[in-house]
Amino acid sequence: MKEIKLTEAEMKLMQLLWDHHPRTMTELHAQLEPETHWSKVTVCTLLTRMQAKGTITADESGRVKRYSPAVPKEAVAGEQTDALLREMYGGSVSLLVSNLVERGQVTEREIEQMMEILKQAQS
Amino acid sequence: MKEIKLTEAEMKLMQLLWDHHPRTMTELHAQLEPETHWSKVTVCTLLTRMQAKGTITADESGRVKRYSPAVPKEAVAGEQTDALLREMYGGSVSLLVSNLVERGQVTEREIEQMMEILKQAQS
DNA sequence: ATGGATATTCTACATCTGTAGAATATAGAC
DNA sequence: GTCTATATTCTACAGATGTAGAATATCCAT
Repeated sequence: MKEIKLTEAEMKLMQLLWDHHPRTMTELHAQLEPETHWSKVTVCTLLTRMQAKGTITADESGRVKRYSPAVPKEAVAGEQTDALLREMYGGSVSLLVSNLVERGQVTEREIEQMMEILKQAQS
Repeated sequence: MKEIKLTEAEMKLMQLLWDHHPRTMTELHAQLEPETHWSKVTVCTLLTRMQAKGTITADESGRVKRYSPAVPKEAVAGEQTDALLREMYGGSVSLLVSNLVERGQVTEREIEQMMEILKQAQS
């Protein structure tokens, strides 16, 4: 249960891998290039480091390596959500929600969905 | 409207300053020492760097410097919340909430409070 | 003015992050 | 078997971050 902490660059790679995997360096590079302008070597380096850290795994059996996430997105989402809640909202989800609502970040539709979820959750 | 990004060490300092300010290096050091074991000099260095970055301000008129946050907690909370929502939940608050509920991170009391908030928000 | 206590600055250094060139390995084309 | 295209590794380097010793400045008591 080691702390999973991703840097900004790593997060970009992870997002792609979570979205769909396994993927090769070349595929990842192609996706990222327009936005990041990273060279292929840069992508390679990042992938190697991430593999070393255990964030992703690589299938090295074929002609080229194929990478996959070593940790599910939900796990990272959960950790980050808990941390945000703890650090910024004193652990209160309702406070988080109320802040979002106040800042107009929540649509009518989202509100309805949340109420549905909460109703279900009520024992 | 520059991006506010705090490192882990900076976050610890900011939390104390948000909680109550202005505060001196010595006061901050006293609060943090038990947890971090940082030396006074380390705290000084961090504060100086944060001031340089514009994260905090310092009242230098007196015998010792007195530091205060240069950015309100709410602003940082908002930015981080939006980022989390975007990166981890595809922008959907209800998905975030449903994940928390599923993982049993939300008390009965919190559920009621949220419903109250949402009801209010419904136009 | 002198000395001692404390605060602040300078300097330093290891590690992590972002970024990539140069060197090398490898598979497929001929 | 040799060549070529492409993938991977090695090496490198600048800037950010965590951490702090040494040097210095400052204020108070005497």
